[in-house]
Amino acid sequence: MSNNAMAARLAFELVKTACSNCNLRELCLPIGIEPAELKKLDELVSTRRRLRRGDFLYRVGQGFESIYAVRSGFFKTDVMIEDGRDQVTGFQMTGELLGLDGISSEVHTCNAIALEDSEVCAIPFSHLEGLSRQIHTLQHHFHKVMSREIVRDHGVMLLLGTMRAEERLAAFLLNLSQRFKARGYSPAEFNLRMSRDEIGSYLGLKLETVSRAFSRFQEDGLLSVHQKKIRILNTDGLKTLMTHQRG
Amino acid sequence: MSNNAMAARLAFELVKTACSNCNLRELCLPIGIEPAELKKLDELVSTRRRLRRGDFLYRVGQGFESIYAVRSGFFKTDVMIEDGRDQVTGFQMTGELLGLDGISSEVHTCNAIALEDSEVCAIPFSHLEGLSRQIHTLQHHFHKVMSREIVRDHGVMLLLGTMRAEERLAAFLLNLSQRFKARGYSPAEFNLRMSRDEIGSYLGLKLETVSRAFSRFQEDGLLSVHQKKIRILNTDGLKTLMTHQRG
DNA sequence: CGCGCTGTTGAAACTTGTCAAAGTTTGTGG
DNA sequence: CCACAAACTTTGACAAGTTTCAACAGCGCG
Repeated sequence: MSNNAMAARLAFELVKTACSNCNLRELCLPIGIEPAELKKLDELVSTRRRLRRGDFLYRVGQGFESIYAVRSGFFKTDVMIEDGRDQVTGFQMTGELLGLDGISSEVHTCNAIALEDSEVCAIPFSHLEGLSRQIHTLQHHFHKVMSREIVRDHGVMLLLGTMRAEERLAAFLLNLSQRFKARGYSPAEFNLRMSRDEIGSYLGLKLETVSRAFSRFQEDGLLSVHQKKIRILNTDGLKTLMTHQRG
Repeated sequence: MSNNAMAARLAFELVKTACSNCNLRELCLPIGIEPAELKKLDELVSTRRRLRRGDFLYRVGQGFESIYAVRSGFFKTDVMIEDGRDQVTGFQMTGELLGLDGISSEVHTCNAIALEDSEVCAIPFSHLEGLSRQIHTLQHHFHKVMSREIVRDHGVMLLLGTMRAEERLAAFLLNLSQRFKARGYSPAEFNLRMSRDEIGSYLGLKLETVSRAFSRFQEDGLLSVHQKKIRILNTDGLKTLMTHQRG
């Protein structure tokens, strides 16, 4: 075997566990793609990358090359303005994509930080564009993913613009619950990976307000809270609280 | 000429004013596309549509078929939750796209309403996907447009999550100013197309708060305000106000 | 075992929302 | 073209919700 061939073989070994036999493919990009096309998709993922808790996946200003699919772990993204104010724009879990913000200007516009030890698949964007010119389903699915992100952002805008503190936290918990459920975990009991401060930043609240809302929910029997361990005791109560308040 | 040929000829006449000689192409999708490819693009725009002030371009729940480019006029988009609360998610002006939210679920997730008499180009989405498989630049540009929308939404989230009322209004006015400027209009003097209530909804404030902020800006010599007619007297003042307040 | 970080709780201050009234502009129909 | 109604805006006073500041508790790590 020539050196080149060996390198190629090696590269193949490295990625051969990619999409086609990844147990996440129902959540990630390959959704709904034909088995035959799935093979092509394997070329797509160039590298895996492991991150420790606290590591940056990418930073504001860094050149954009790839989008990332979370294979395991938990991330947050945040943005900043000059004066130092910042805000968490999202929390990403298994199967969700990171980096879509970088496409517009070829530079990342937010930071992505691992909230626990995590692993991601790096998908070189030019490669993804190339492949989606060949595979309609992939193209369409990618467009849907981007659009879903826009719709999600609109939901957050609604939350930030119209809801009060407790409604925001209820909405947040219900959203998390539902995403855990979609991944086969308990929707009623889970561990928060983020601090009160990070929740507050995401919800446009101060950490004290978040803490008070947690206490209130506990008093009202909606939740049991032990530090980051949450158990939802009354889902409907949370839903009612989220919507039915004020006019 | 056969009937068919005549029909084709007629169809061509109807659309021949499309992209290739539209004076907006620097702002709209065709940006950076080769003249040769521009011809293909002309097929893209299936119809123009005129709307009167107050008309809906599309509504929540309506099936998604096309995205729209604003040719002239001014729009708002808004979302609702069950309990009746709603929020304006954006204002769109000439050259900007509408409808990206509909891709994810094949159904529109917000309302798009004309704030003045307007005209849009309808771009059938399946057609756009087809063409962007052929024209790399179009594909890439479209991805950038979607990504830019995500980045914009993050900016709004930052505004809603971290800024106080006057900062929000300052940011809003500076943003409008800059967009008017980009279209060749005066950045210092313009007419608001939306009501105080709509501004408030977008900024997560009550209309009274918006009104008070306007009055305050006027007292401070930053603006002159006569109903919807705004003149910015001190851009730097607005910028300082937007960022430099609180920690 | 103690130090530091994160979270909780309380009281006061501040910002924005709510309610109400009056002024202004726009649109419609006579 | 005027008059009147409807819609929108401004302003004030007060209420409510959230932040700020401060103190303290709990947990985890070295």
